[in-house]
Amino acid sequence: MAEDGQQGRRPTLSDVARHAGVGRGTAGRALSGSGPVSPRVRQAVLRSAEELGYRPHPAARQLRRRRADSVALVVPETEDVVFTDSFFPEVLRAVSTELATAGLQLVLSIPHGDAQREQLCRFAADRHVDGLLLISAHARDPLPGALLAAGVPLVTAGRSPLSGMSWVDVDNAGGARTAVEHLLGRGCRRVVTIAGPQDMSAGADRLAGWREALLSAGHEPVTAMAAAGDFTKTHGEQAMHRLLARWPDLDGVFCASDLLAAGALETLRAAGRRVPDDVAVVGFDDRPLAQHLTPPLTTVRQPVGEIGRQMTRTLLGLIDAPGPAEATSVVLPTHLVRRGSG
Amino acid sequence: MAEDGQQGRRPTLSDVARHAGVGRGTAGRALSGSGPVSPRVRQAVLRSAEELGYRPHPAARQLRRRRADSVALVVPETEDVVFTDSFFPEVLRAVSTELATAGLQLVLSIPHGDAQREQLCRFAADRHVDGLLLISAHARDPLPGALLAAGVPLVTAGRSPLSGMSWVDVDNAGGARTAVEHLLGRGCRRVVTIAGPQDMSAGADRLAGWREALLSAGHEPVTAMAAAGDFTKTHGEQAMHRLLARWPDLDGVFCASDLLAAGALETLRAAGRRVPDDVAVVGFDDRPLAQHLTPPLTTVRQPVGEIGRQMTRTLLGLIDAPGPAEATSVVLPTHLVRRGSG
DNA sequence: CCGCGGGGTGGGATCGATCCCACCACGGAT
DNA sequence: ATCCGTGGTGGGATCGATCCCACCCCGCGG
Repeated sequence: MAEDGQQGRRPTLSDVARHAGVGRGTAGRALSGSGPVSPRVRQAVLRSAEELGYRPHPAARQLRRRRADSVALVVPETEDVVFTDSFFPEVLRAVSTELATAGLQLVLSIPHGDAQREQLCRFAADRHVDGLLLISAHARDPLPGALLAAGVPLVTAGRSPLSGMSWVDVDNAGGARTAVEHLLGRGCRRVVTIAGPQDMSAGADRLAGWREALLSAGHEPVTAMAAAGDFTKTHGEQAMHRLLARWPDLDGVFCASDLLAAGALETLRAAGRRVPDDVAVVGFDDRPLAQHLTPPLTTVRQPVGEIGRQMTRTLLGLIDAPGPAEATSVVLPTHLVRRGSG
Repeated sequence: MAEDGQQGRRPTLSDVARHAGVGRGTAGRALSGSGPVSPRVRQAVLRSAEELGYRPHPAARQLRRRRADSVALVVPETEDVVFTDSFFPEVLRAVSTELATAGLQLVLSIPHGDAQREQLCRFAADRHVDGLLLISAHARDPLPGALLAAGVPLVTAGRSPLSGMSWVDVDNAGGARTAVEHLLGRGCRRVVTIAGPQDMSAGADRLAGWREALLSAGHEPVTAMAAAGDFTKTHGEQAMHRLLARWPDLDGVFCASDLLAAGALETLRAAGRRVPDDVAVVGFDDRPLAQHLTPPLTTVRQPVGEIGRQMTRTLLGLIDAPGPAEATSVVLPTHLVRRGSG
């Protein structure tokens, strides 16, 4: 058997070098472009690599370069929200596209419990991924801080109070203001809100935007509107019930999510209020659900795919930065989608 | 500076060995349990590893063992369905959990275009992942065949006609039969169907189940029911429209997906048919959407999380199998969820 | 008393790409 | 003619874990 062509084995850099009649070092330089190589030799090496179908072995490269060529997308299992709407798949798709064009692998991590969270931190600290994308909306979650402390490039979805943290968020307050201004513009006199959880920045910012819009229009915000709830439909139903009991004259509702709005619509229907004639309703998110409600929901759309894209670009920037890069933050615009409900 | 304790560097196996006063080989054997080690020495090594916080370097291990300790979940970008419903996140969550307990990483791949598909095949053939989980519903998709040919352990979601392919599917035909029997049982005399795409096994099987149930109950299936459509709401609306025009006396509709049912409900409402009094409607999937429709949708639920779990277990079985393992297939049960529509 | 087997051990070789240094040849400058 | 510098080149060393072989010691049987 010939000593040169060992079949059934992936071609290695040495194989390429031998086939091209040059040394390993030269072949490596030609392929990576990291040093001087004469044009003739470069061509020969590139052709040999092509012929043999050479592809560098990731593990070997990682071992030597101390670079993983991969990024982890981290989604704590406690983020139920993320799993029940279309937010996550859309972000994922955008992240995947961006990473693929940069030639990086996407590792998905859904840590369960403290043990796995710690494991993840060590994994990150040991640089087995080049960076992290983190989806964690709850303010109390210790994970963002822990990962930040690990010193790995890190970007979160949603603004973070932690100093040194890079993040990408949508303009929740601005979107809420737009929604309320829209309701006022169509003639509503008493605009209430069904707020989301206040330990998530999205929930808090949407509530703040509602209040600001009312104040600057000269209205007095109604204060008690079930702020402690979550983003679910059930909470929307119950909150709407309480609101109707307390302010029977309400004629506009800004809901901090589409699911809340779905619940509100149901309660309004049960109460015999016509939407949008008696009460106008605006939601937030523009999930697929919104267009299937009766009537179709007017809502504030957030550019979900763009969140993923911007997060990835920001992270790649941090990774490529030579020294300890400074934190970046991006705020993406939202806009109102008018349908039948308000 | 002491030559032993180099700070700021991850501890390596050599460090552990030195710290325990033994050779590298012994330390390795003690930690992996792959050879004879005296109990005393084993204890010393384990304690040293613990003290130093030793964790083996994945890249080095991969390089040597020719094992990636990771599995890829592949979702062709053409699978729009997957991204617009809650199917994907739920599968993902289950897969992640199963893999984590087995100590494997999850790599997510969403190949765009032919170039990336080929790249993925090479990636798999070169064994840079230990196995693949594939979500690809379209019969014409060449990717399953290509990956199967790569000789890597592979499991698909949904049954596959390819010989040698392992898969996990739900009982689509059985679920459809149950739905139709339910409609007949509540008194429907003319049960039509809005079928899904026939180039997906799920679409074809649900149609087949509908036909079987009608035949075995002595009814004659209505043949032309817009079989060429997709799973979308728009198609549901249009198909329902055509069905009403052709069979004005229809009193039961089996829809091959919840989205189709959403469209059907809208058309029925517009046509002045009451649901479920005039026409009973049953969907398939039991997405979150189903309970927010008016009326809430009676539908066939599929155990989505279980699909992910079974796929992962099957794959791990294939990976651990010594030789070329034979193909496995799993069919999971479905069941009817009764709500307001039928 | 010597040889032999096996539990236990240490360290060389290996995986494949990359870093780095030594070296060679050639053109221009002194 | 001699010397230097630079574009080009080859291959040793390295990353860290694992495989494998040689070796050492002990107890036992011949």
